[in-house]
Amino acid sequence: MMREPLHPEEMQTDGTGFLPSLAIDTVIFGFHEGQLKILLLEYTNTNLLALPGGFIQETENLNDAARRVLAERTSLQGIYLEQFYTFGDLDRYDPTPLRAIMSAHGLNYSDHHWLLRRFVSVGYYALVDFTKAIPVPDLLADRCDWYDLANLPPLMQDHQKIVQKALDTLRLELDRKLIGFNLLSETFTMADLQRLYETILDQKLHRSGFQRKMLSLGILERLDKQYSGGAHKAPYLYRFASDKKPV
Amino acid sequence: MMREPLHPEEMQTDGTGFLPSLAIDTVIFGFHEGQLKILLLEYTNTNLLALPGGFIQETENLNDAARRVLAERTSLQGIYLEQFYTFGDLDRYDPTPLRAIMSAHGLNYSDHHWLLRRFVSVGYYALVDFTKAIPVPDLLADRCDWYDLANLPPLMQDHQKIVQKALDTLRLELDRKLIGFNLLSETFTMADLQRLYETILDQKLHRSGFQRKMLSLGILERLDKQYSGGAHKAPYLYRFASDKKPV
DNA sequence: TATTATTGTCACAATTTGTTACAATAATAA
DNA sequence: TTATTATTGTAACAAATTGTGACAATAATA
Repeated sequence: MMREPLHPEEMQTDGTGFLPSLAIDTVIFGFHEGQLKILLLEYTNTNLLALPGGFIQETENLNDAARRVLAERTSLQGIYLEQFYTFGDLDRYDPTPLRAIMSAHGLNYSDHHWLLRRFVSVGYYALVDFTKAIPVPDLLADRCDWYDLANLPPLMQDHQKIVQKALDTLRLELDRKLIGFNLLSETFTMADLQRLYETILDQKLHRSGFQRKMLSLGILERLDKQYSGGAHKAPYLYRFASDKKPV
Repeated sequence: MMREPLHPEEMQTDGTGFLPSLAIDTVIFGFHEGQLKILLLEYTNTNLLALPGGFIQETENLNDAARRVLAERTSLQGIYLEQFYTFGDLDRYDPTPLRAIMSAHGLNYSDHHWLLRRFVSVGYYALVDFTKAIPVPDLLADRCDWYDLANLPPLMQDHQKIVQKALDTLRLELDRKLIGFNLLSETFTMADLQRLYETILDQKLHRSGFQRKMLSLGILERLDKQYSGGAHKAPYLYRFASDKKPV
């Protein structure tokens, strides 16, 4: 399995300084206009879309490597990040797409290039405030953009499977880990929060029960009202009160 | 991070045939006489206890490698096995204990021996029927035995941390994945099952509510009564009805 | 000032969970 | 044979949680 981002310095060395055989893939979730989105890279002169990824430096903790990859891709620090599964099937190993990417950049490589060997990849998912994350393509990629999770294009290798597993994990941990709040901006209305939950779970929730449940968590701080200009009662804004976060 | 089991063929080669930098550790749970137990290896001429582990062959799926390690250690096939976390901290890397093990076997090694490099380890937990698993020490270990989880001796490296994370995962998934049944023998009484749940969760449960909940799952098949010789009503035996298992 | 859409909250029902109670019943003792 | 003992299966009720609908409050607009 080959990996992204393919920094030129990685491609032109023999892999020295990085742990061999091991990579990281990150599924970076955002939420905008009622849609769950993830960050994907598109490589120059190929039609290949891939998850942002990278390698682990020999002097770096695994989780720190994931944090570094995330920061390089979103320009954000201190983001919610969770390891969720490690993918190590043999059928991940298909050097074809990576050869295409390397060729497209006019890079020399032999069939024994370290990037063309089999890789096991540790999957992480991240939750970011869509309005604050600034996607940054790496040097081999044309673009780094948000894509609707509900309407994903074909992805490189087993990345579709990785995304699905990330989403499954997200749903399972939605209540247990207060995931929702990491995908919204600093302040939000109860309706915002409910729309997010409904999108993640892909099911309608009852407004009354949802509000009662969220308030009963005791982690929301009520702020001023939000006068949206609509012909209706103005909703309160809320903020996630980290000091009230349960242990 | 060094790994177990250390098959001689692994120690005397240059690591060819295995994925470098990557290892597997398995936390094998059993339940006997009201105690949760795990399998540990004790190495010859050292006082080191370690989790059963191994490496991934280049031609082998990651999960299959875990399955192979488990089979080699317990002589059991088709065991419940779940990947739960991948451990990649730098402070795992401490070649001292492995040097001791290699020395104890009179093996030659240089400081650049592949086993002395840093390893990232994928953690799996397994649930086995204590009465059927036959622990098998590998060729470098003196013994492979069950130890009470509640009273573990010091373990090699970060294996204590791995065990704790496995137990945390076990508790979280106890209801969701019907874990309990994999730790009991083919048939069991409701009291057996409750004792297991109480041990895993480390808390008392109400007998009546527990029975109602288990029966409501619709996955238990009631068999004959068990005449235990005690001066009291005989309990029914139950069996896990796999055909009734929910999707 | 009436209308409209949405919000915050209450009220009640339905369901689930917590707890107690009690009859049934193996084995043993009287 | 019969009483005693410990444990079991289940019913009964209470408490807590969740599901659902209703309604007054209220910004903006007509």
